Amino acid sequence: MALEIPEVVINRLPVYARALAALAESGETVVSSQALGEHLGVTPAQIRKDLSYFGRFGKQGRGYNVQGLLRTLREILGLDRQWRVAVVGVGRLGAAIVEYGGFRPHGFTVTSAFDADPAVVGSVVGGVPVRHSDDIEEVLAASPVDIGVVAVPAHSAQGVVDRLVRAGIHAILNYAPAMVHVPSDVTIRQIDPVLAMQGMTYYIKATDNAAK
Amino acid sequence: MALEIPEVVINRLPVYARALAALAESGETVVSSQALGEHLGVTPAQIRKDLSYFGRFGKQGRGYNVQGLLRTLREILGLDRQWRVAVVGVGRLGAAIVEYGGFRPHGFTVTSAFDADPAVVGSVVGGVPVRHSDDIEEVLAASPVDIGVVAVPAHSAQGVVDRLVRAGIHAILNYAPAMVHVPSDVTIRQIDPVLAMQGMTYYIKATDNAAK
DNA sequence: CTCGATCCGTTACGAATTTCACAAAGGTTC
DNA sequence: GAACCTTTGTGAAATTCGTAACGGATCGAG
Repeated sequence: MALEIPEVVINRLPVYARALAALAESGETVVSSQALGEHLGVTPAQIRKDLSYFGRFGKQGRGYNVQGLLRTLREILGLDRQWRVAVVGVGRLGAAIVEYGGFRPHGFTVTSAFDADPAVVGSVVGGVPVRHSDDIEEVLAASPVDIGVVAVPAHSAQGVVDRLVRAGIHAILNYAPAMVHVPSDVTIRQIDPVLAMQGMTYYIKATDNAAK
Repeated sequence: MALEIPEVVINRLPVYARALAALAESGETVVSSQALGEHLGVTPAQIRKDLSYFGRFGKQGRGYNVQGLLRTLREILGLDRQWRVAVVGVGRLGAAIVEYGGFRPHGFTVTSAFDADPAVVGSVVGGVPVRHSDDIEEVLAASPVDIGVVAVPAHSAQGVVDRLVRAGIHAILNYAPAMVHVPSDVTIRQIDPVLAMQGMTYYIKATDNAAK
């Protein structure tokens, strides 16, 4: 009877993992939930609770073994593997994502790129040949990926997402400023700076406005 | 006695506003919570409850006036004003943000840019002169902004954030892959594609892995 | 080896959030 | 204008999530 683990918990694990990696880097060998919690602004109880969903990893009176817990978390999250990523939309943003070197050290490698603009199709961006968006299913059938990244204009987003889903992808990172729908067996995350800013302005309205 | 409004509610309002804008664009004049909810995957009850924190905007038996509700939401969120934005870190990502034209139509204008690299300081990116990060307080004192965007390496993020806070900024959008701390009167939002992806891999682990 | 200090794992509690359900109200039809 | 359908706003119920508290380990000092 595998207990259903809340999504909020899953989303905190990568944060813990990152903090542990930093601690390991600086030579720390053990850390308490107290210390870890202070380091990243959550309560010690929450860390212990979150980890308890998966097992018992700490030693009472001592804390957690940094290397050990890090390894465990990476295993739980599947960060101990290589993940193949397809990027759809190779405009300004999409190209930056494909060429960004920050994903690879974390195990995410962009292995294919797509665009709907014939002027771009056929070119090579960041070492990855750009194929036409119409061929997503075909290309990914021959060379599957695990994660789809959507960086197309808002009005094309749903179509692209549908195509990625039909191609068998179960995880999508959407940069397009559009709410897209996916089947329940597909995980989707939204990255939307405009929404993020619009959610902050409510709180600074009260404060002095910098603009004259 | 102004009732405290949950942050989750505030964060949904921009989503509603965007959907309403789309409806207005396509000529719709009224919309029910039912229809709006289907359109963006939330329950009608949630929409009604969220809106009820601020007043009564609908007509029973009919729904909400699209234009009217849109205007109201924009007012609540403060989207009816212009917001000045400072971008710190004009590397690959930072430059893309400064030059990105998608913020301005939403009322966010980048009015200053900073970087720590002397080779970049003095140049002009997207029409904005780049000043040295050490001068943040000085520059923003003369020409205040409302929102700070942080696009620097992880190890510099906290320092930059501290400086923005000292400069009187109350809203920060952080692209750096680092958990940063701010006083309670400062709102911060994290944009972190790596964390987003790492939170998804948990769910696709079970599924067939595309990689051989 | 004992004492005291530390800290995990877990259970119980409380707070926050979402969903439900329904009275009241607007609109439409005939 | 009466009957019927639709849809809001809202208290109450249900669910989810976070925090507090504590028994039981572990360690170090003396």
